[in-house]
Amino acid sequence: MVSVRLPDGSVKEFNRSVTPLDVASDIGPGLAKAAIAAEVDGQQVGLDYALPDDGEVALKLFTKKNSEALSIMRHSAAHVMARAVMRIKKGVQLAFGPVKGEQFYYDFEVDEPITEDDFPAIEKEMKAIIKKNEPFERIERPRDEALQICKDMRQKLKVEHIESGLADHESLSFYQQGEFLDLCRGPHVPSAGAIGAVKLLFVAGAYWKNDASNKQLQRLYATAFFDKADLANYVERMAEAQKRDHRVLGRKHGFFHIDEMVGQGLILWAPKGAYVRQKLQEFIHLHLQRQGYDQVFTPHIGKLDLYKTSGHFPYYQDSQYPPLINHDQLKKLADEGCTCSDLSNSMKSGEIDGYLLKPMNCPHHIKIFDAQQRSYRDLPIRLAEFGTVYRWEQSGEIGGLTRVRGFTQDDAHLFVTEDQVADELAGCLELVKIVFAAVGMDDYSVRVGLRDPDSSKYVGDPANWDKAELACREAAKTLGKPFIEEPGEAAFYGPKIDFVVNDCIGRKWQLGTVQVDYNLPERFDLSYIGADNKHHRPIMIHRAPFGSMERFIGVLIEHFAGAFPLWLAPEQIRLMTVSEKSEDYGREVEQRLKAAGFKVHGDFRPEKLGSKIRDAQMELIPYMAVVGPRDAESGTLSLRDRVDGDLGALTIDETIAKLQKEVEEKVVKQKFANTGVIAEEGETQNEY
RNA sequence: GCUGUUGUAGCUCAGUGGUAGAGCACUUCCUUGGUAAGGAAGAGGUCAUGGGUUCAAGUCCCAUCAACAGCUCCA
Repeated sequence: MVSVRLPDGSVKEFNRSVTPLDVASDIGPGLAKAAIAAEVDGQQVGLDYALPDDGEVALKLFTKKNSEALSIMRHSAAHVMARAVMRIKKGVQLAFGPVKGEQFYYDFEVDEPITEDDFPAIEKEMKAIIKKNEPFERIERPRDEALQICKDMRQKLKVEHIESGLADHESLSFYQQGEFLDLCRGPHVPSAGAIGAVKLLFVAGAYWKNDASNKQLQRLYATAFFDKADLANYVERMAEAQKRDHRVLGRKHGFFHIDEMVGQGLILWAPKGAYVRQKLQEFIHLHLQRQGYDQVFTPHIGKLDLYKTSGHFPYYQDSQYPPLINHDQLKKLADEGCTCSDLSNSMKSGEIDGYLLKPMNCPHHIKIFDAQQRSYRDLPIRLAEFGTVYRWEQSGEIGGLTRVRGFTQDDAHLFVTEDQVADELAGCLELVKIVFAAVGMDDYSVRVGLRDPDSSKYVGDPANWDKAELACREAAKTLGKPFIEEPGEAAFYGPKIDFVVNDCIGRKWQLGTVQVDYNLPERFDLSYIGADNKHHRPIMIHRAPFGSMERFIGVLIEHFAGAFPLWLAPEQIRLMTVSEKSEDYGREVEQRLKAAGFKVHGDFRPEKLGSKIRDAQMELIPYMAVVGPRDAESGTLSLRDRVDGDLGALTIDETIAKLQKEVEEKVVKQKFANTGVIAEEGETQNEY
């Protein structure tokens, strides 16, 4: 006898072998019809799963209302998609087909590439399969037999996967749907009819087992919903999300420009974007002063030797612009008969001395620290600079402000004693929190990047790494926010605490970062004189609360959907006249607002007021100051809030006081409805 | 870097191998008005770049550059 415990606490007992479907039927025919899948003792199963004959199990039945059912259905839709593709394309080799966030995909190896032109045919075939409503049948086989089945089907990727990835599985399962049989862990919906509306999205390349050294497969992305209306809603949400894309808004509002002739990933800051950046820099500068930082400036280039010592050149050469060589050196090489390939080789091996566009600011700051003898009494030394760095990012990665080839870090390096590490880390984290709070971004996540024990890309003594990692972990705990630890995410010189946010289409970006480094001080042989009159090695903390100004502002544009709060808005007040009759008074008011420190622009065009207001609304100006004959008479202006509308007449002084207070308090007026784009979650890998 | 898609006016986009188009923005003129679009006229183009096919190419083919999406990478 088996006791089945349901989520409401009730227990049903059965004297026979039952499946989740049987239990559902026992509860009611409506539920049996609505059930999609189930969960038994925390494990997702199909409705035909055989429950144990005795003992007690916890059973949850999923219907369309459960989000679990939605992912299970999408996974089934992936099978239907693969089945449709196999009917249309010859020689299709199946790889994996998991669910990822709101989407699902299937990776194929095909003789003839799938293109978007194939979408209508594939979708049509999928709809036909769904309409036919054939069941998904689970078939379990011992490993040997399963292997043979895949060999017989000539599915070489599945064969490879069974032989390597699934070597320790004794029994494997398949799901069959008509002529389509796929190795799969499941579970699936009972039959294809449960799949509602499907839509193919795009085709992309993806490497077999996510390894770039493996062959590239074709990945077909799609989404599915139980309901047509939900699909329409999804399409709408994606379109909405695109409207707040910083690249779209950046062009529309003139925040920045990227010019082909200047170069890929090189940002030209237009006045409006530059203003926002300036305001942010002023803001953090104030906090740097409070926390005892010293400002420094360093050049954009440095000799190769510097980066050989730091390790940047040997470890990240591929992501750097090649070294700059001087004319004499180049001529000498030419006279010696150096060929292009010789030149390339000697540059790579670092034999030719040149200058590197700096990929990071730390070596320069280290040299400032090292320029004089330091006492323990001087520590901590905190050197800050908005330092611009250049990295040769792969062309396919570059885009907008979030991934660029030249960017400015709000960088600083702290040189501290062992005893000071914890306090200084706390100060750095505090700064990051201040930054996020100032702009009302609270949906960030924290990631502690640790070294990957299997990799050779890290420098230094493992004992130092252990100390640094412990310090990061302890510091992260003080944030009072859950954080994840990710091996392999550390810098080559030390572990770090990263602050990660999502962009408007759900991609994750690292903004602020705080890193603990025992290694660069060693590589540069840094020291300070301790109280014992002996040399001691300082520890470095690298930190950038914004991360990169480019990326931060890119994300910030999306966060505010282009509508900056008053303290950051590049145009704070649009002054407009009701008609040209009030122009003189308008200019007087404009001057007074400007004198009070506001960014004001006067709109004196011979347009109707409604039209001027509309323009200002569209340009997302926080406040409009309307002046007409009545205002000229009473010495007032009519203030209009972009969000709240007409606020009525105020004197100029009242206006200035009100807006200054709003700037002071850094008020964020509008909360934007989340676009509802679901950030990418880890994919559910049902294909074992 | 890889796979796929896309490059037409400042922006968003139409355009069937046969004379280059629209809306918005811009300029000028008319309108002088009180809280989200007043009216008219005008200007604006080497159809990304370079080759090729063709009597004829924005349109078809190839290459390059760039953008977008996804991989891979990201100190």
